[in-house]
Amino acid sequence: MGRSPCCDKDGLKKGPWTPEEDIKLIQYIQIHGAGNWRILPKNAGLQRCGKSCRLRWTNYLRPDIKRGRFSFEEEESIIQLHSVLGNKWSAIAARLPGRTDNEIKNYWNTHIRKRLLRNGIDPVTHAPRLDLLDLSSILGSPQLDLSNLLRLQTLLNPQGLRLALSLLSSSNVENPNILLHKQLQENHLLELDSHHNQAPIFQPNHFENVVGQQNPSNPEDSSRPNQPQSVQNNLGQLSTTSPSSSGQAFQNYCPTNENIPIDGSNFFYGVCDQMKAVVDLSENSSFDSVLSTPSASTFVNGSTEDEKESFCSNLLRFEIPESLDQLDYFM
DNA sequence: AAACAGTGCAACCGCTCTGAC
DNA sequence: TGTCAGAGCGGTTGCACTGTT
Repeated sequence: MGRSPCCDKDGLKKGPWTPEEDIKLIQYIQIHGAGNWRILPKNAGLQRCGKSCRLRWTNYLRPDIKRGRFSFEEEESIIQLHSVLGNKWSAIAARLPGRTDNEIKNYWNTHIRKRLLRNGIDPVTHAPRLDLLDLSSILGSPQLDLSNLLRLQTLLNPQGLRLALSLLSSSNVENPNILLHKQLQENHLLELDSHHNQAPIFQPNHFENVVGQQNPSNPEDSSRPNQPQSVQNNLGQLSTTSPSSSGQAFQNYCPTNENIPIDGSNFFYGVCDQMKAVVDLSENSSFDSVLSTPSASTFVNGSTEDEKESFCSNLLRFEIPESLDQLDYFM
């Protein structure tokens, strides 16, 4: 074993590639094909190590590489694939024609990861985490209303919810939502306080564990730390899992089991895309219903970057299409 | 206009895996 | 069975570009 010494030699050029070097590499590969990277630079007349040539070819010069912005569909695919595969960028890239693992990795780290964090979703586990949430952006949102916060209560730990309410009450005294603050305090938080130690606290792997309970004996579950392994291991099962069993899993996870009011404008804050993946897989639903929404139409038909950002952020809140009888899944 | 900070991405580093011998 | 080189992978760095003060 041991490291390959191919890049240790002196005299080999490093850094950005010039157009002349690109042409040499392309012409050589067009004639001789890719491979045998150690002798390739010498034969092609390049002062580069083979590894550098291989990376330049696979990440940039390959003719089947798609350049430019990631489409909405590609981005959603990346998020869903990452929730299953974790940081297996090459595996994700294999499912996105024309995109390289390096490109996907960069896009994840610079765009998607930050967006998930802003929406309070742990980018590693894809689970909701209030401690990651950008509360200031949410508290300033017109979508913040009583029903949303009541739903938050079912998912998040009570200390975090209190923090949100505290920020809310101090941010705008005139805000009509102050009423919900009082209502929540009277109806829920006091109760949570008295049962503080027993209150369900959302941890990143709770939902995964619930799903994973369908197959508790999978030996691979211990092989991928920090990854949503249970979801991965049960993907095959989920494809044949009835909606009711998925709903049962969520019911088990969501112990308050209130009659959550759901209407077309409501968002299920904090629900990770793993759940959407579960719904998709169990019911064979698609993004068509999502794309049919007005905001999606705006996105698809052309919009500003801010609008796209806003739309994607909303998606990450797991908007439940009206056409779905979600109560069948979650109640 | 200049300095500084933030962002995005190409390229590199260092490690592991795999197959030939 | 052990060793080695080639190849691949994920993480990190460096730098150009852009926005802000």
